[in-house]
Amino acid sequence: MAETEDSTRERILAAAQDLFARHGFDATPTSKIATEAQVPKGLVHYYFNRKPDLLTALVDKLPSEHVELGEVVVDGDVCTSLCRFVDRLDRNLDGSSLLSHLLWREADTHEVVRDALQARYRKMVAQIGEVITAASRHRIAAERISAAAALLAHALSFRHSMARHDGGAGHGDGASMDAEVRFVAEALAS
Amino acid sequence: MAETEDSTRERILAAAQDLFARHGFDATPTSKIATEAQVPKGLVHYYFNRKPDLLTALVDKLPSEHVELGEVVVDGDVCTSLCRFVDRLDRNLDGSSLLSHLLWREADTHEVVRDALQARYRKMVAQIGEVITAASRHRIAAERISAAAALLAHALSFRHSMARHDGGAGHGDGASMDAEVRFVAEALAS
Amino acid sequence: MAETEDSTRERILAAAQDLFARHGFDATPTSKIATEAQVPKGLVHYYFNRKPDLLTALVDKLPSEHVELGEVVVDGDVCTSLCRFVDRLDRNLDGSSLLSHLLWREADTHEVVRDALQARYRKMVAQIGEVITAASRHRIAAERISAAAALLAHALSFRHSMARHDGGAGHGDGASMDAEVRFVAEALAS
Amino acid sequence: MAETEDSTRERILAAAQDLFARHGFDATPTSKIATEAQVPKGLVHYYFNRKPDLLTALVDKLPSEHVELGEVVVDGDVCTSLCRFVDRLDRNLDGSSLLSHLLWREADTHEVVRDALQARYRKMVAQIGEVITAASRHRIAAERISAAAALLAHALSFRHSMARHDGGAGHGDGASMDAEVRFVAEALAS
DNA sequence: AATGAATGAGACTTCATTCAT
DNA sequence: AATGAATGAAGTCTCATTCAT
Repeated sequence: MAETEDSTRERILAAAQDLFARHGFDATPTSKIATEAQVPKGLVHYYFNRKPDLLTALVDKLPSEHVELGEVVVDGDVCTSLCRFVDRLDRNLDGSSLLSHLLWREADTHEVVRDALQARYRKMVAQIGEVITAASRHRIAAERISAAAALLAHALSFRHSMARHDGGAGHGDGASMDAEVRFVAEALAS
Repeated sequence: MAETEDSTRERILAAAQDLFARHGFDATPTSKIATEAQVPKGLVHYYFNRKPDLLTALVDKLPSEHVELGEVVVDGDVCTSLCRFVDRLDRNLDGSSLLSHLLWREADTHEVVRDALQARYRKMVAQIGEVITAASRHRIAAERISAAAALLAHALSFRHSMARHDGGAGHGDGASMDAEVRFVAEALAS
Repeated sequence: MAETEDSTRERILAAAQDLFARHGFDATPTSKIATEAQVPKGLVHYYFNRKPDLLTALVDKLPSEHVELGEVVVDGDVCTSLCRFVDRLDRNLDGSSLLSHLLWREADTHEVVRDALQARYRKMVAQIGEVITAASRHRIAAERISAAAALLAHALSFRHSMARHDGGAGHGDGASMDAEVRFVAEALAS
Repeated sequence: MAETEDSTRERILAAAQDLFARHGFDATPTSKIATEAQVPKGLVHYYFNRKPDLLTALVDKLPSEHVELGEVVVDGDVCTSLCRFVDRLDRNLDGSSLLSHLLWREADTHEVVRDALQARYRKMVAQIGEVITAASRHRIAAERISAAAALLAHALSFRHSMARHDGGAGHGDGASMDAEVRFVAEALAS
């Protein structure tokens, strides 16, 4: 009945992601997921024993947060390097900002999700620090780097975590993010 | 008697806040709220007609986000001014970080909550801008101010929105927040 | 809606007893119990949190297995004493033979039930022994008494445990039970 | 290959018996049977079309209840004859007491099972009567024989039907069964 | 012959909400 | 004003059974 076993499973997962993002995990009945995925109700539980397993599977779908430093670092140009880094992250995240958003929301109540997101966050902070270090020609005080990394990571994560509150919080489309990145970069340069 | 009624209502609200924070809005039955508040089940709906009304009432409990500029601005010292501003905000928020946190989580699915939080966010951005302008002796480009305000507001909001993920992501406690504020202030000064 | 709160609860319990007896515990949906008791489905779980709680409540409905020795013992006449004892037990059990039967069936898988029935069984053996001792004028060897008690208790319990297999196993209506009691009594007399 | 098929079928049946005995027929999913038997799920329904067919097949596995009178009767010694008869029955039943037990439990709701067990019961009563008649040198009143047979059959069946409640009710292990048999035999002798 | 993905009816249970008192 | 019994819609999950391969 399934076109491909994989595609059926994927369709369920996609439906879950969509509905979780729109209405929240708890507010989404598995039956609605089945309907949206156009599969019989039982199949959802055939592939994902319990409802939270859908969340686990969704976590695994998060795109790699890894960015090759070499691809973004421009020697001597912290600003461009950071911009490219942010850009690359965004491209990685691609259409997954909704996914990222819904996961942040469920992080409190689902350990698996929380752990995964915290790991990603830590990696992001570390990578920003590395980009700054690699791009800058003169040494920068460790504490300044970490402050800058924290600021940018906050801004990035918050932006994703608020991805759905469009047009409301002024949380920045790409442009305003650039402005902030530039602000940080210039601060580091001085 | 009026006092008793009030305190009963408060007890229900406090229980709701606690349980919503721990398990989420949807995962918290009104009956549990009644139990935790040690009131009969019917009373919850007597005071708060529908369950979402509890959320609305919780929004109203958010402490004022308004900070008197005069109380924090130190003329000529952007850094100290911002630090005091952040400090004041934190003190306002006091024990309400859990409240703030749980509200962020429900913002997606409850318009009332979303609107309230977005208003607070915008006000925060505006106030940071005002603090910077008021404290700085020389004029700063508008775009730099708004970038700085956005950065700090992001950081602040993200911190609150993650209040529960303590000890995990290494996202700022007071100290690291200070470092970031200082970073921004110095950037503006140069 | 309930005539008396008690009577509603009782009606549910009666329906459960009836259906459990006819189809077994596992094969009886709570919804059917509600239908048979003419109450809404939710009420079953309002009174009995979980389905097995119905079984527990049923165990409590078992009539007292206690028989006053003074009421049945005829000095010097073991046979009559035992007959009256059995008769009294039967009258106690009254219409509850179905109940007793269904409980025996569920004893394996429900500890509460098993414990209650085992206790009743032990008490029955003990009481038979007491009746014999009290009714007999000459001393009887302890081992003969216990063998007699075991035989009768087996027969009694088996009869109840098979109450439903009517007309099939030849497990005795009152008459054949009398014959067996008399057999035992005469054996003891000789 | 035929051998393999057979042993596979047997493994399924053994698993079913084990699980039915432990959890009851209704509480045992066919999938668990497959798991326990280490066969793919589809195979259970391949060999046994419907779930109740497993019960039917289990009934057929009951060991013969037939005992050759010549092998147990000792002329003039009713007691020994009966003891040997009981002993032989027990040996026939061998490891099947669990099977017998679980079948008793399902007898109410499964006609096939009920009929089979009732037939066995009737045969047991008849055989006990035959043993008594054959072993006794003097004639015994028919009613006494049937009372004795009923008592012993009750005791035997009850013992099997309670096979699982070990250590609890103190109902006979082999020893106490012997005491009861002796009691009956002596009663008949007098 | 053998398999396991697929199906959908239906089981148990929870819960917001109502309402008579 | 306050209560808690009552309601029934809806949710999660299980499972016997089918069937294409």
